Amino acid sequence: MTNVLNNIIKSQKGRSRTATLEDVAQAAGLSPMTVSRALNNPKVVRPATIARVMEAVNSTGYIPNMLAGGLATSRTKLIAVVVPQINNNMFVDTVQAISDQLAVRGYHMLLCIVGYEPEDETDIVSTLLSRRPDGIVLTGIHHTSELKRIILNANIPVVEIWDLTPTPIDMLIGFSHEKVGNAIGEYFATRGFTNFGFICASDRRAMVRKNGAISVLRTIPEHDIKEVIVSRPANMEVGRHALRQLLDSGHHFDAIICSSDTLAQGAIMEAEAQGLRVPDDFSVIGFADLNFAAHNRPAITTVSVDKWDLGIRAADMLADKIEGIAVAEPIVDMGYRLVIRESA
Amino acid sequence: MTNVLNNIIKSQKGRSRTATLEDVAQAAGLSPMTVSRALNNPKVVRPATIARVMEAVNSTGYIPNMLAGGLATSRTKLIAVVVPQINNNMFVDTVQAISDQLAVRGYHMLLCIVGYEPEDETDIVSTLLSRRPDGIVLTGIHHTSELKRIILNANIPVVEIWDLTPTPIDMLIGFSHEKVGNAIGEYFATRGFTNFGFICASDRRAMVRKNGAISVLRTIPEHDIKEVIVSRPANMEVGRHALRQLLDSGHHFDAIICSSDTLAQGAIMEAEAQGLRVPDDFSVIGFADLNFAAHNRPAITTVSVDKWDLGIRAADMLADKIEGIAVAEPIVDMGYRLVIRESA
DNA sequence: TTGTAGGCGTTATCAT
DNA sequence: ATGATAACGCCTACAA
Repeated sequence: MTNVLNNIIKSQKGRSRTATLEDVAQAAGLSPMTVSRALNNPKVVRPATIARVMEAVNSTGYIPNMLAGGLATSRTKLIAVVVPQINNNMFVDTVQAISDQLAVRGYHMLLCIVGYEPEDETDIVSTLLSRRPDGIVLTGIHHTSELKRIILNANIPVVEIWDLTPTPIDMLIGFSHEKVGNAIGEYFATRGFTNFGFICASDRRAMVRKNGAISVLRTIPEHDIKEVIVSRPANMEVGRHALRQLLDSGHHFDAIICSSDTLAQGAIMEAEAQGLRVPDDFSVIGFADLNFAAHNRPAITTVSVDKWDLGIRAADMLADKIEGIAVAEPIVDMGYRLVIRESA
Repeated sequence: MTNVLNNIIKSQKGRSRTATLEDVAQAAGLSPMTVSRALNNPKVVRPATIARVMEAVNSTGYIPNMLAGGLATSRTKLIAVVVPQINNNMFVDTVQAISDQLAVRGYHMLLCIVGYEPEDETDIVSTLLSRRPDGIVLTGIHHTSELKRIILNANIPVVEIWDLTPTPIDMLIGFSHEKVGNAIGEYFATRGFTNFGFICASDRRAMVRKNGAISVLRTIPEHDIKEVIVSRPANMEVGRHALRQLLDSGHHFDAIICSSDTLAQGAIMEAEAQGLRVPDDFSVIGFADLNFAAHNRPAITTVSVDKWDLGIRAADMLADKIEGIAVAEPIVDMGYRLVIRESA
């Protein structure tokens, strides 16, 4: 049984040690190289030999050492994933999708949560690279030139996600935040709205969406625009507070444009707490189509992006490139969908 | 400059290769061992030498290879974290807290999202161990005996989180789901409620909370209890649907007990959609004190656990044990707090 | 304070 | 189909 042989291994050196290929080879009466082949390239090994190896693997409790394997092959089956946050609902679906699909493809995920500062990202990615990941996922397209230099030097596939540019570091899958903003602006502009309140998180992409909307809204004669920029995290409480600020400003609003559904949900809550009705007194629009948006009361009008599919495809793009499979579309625009529900 | 030396490295072998300690040593006119010491144990190296090393590191663009380092030292500065899900709001704070604190302590996080099946967990942890992590975080206390055997054999520190038992694999930080359930039951029992509807996710811990509540509620004379077990994911939509099922059953309810705030929020939404008022027509209680619970309308009565602190402390327990610092409390009961707000 | 030799566990490569 | 040898890049242990 397992324990018997484990004990032998332990007693040889006088203390605990995990089984190695050598141990398995000894148990099977084979060379380490043959065991390695039986495990990694079974089709060149005789079936009977494979059986012997498997038995020895079980009896020794052998677990391969991927540090040694990676060192020898320069392939680690490791993907580093870098995101600014996961507890704001925005990226968590994408991260879980990436994780799931990487697992399907036989990779592990090294997850790093770095916040929104490009300098922090640079330092952290640098240490991440010391794990020699086979590929890396970065959120967004704004990185320090130092970071780009480091990554290029490491010479591994990269996928940037959640934004769009014609000049990614390597591969890219995302959508245009500016166009999302434009679409929101046009929705209101073509419906005769004139007075707008923005509740916008202070991160760069949220700002781009906001400015995209504003650039359209400015074309409306006699428009009025009032902004509240909120510090992260953009949770429901912050949304409620921001709406209060807008209402206290004395402006009148036709529509409140929020940089996320969470803020929108908060704004709606606060409106109703103050005896106002959405969309009767004013409209509210969010972003991201988070899982509660469709089921809120009122259901939240928003811009939807396929966060899950984005993650799946990002993982596949990386795995494909790593494995030498040509990536047909190295730059993917996922697009977005304006989803009109009750709140606007 | 960087590129010059990088090019030298490249041309030596005719193709791209990342700089090694050897390259840095050559550039600095030192031995690899001295470079290694300058980087990892600077206090035993002359300051002038360190300066030379740093210059060479910069000029070569050297990034240490932790595969090689880990192989040599058997320490990887890697922690494997295993959770069932992250996109249900329950674990995401804890995971982010673990990630943050591990970063502070100089560790990277290998994150694995395994679902709720113990067998899947076993296989996945087994492959995870091939990375030779310095420690591992497991969610919950129910694992296959095979898993326990494998982990014990690997001989690394383990922290189980988010549950409580006197007999953890190694260390543990969490809380008693049964007692959480008891507390909920007592809250209603002492207030004269008699008719209960449960909306409960089908995972094991949610069930334990439910049964903990029921065991108390059964002591109420003429109680009536009706359950709906919902399939994952336990999102707002599912909560709405489940409440509809309860109402359609024709039972009358004083209180709806939900296994998460998300389900509770859905139940409240659905109630109001049907013209019912919470808590006037019936009370609703959730679990976890998710970030929206306090700011919902009505604010959601719930049981709060300090998810963030739990993660911080789990990371510290692991790092301490790995680094030979005695862990004063290897079994930590985080407790819970019944937070009475408006919905119940 | 710095350098040398050897080994960590695996796989590529070249035999047999 | 299987085996022997030499890396992979770093660090421990010992030597100078």
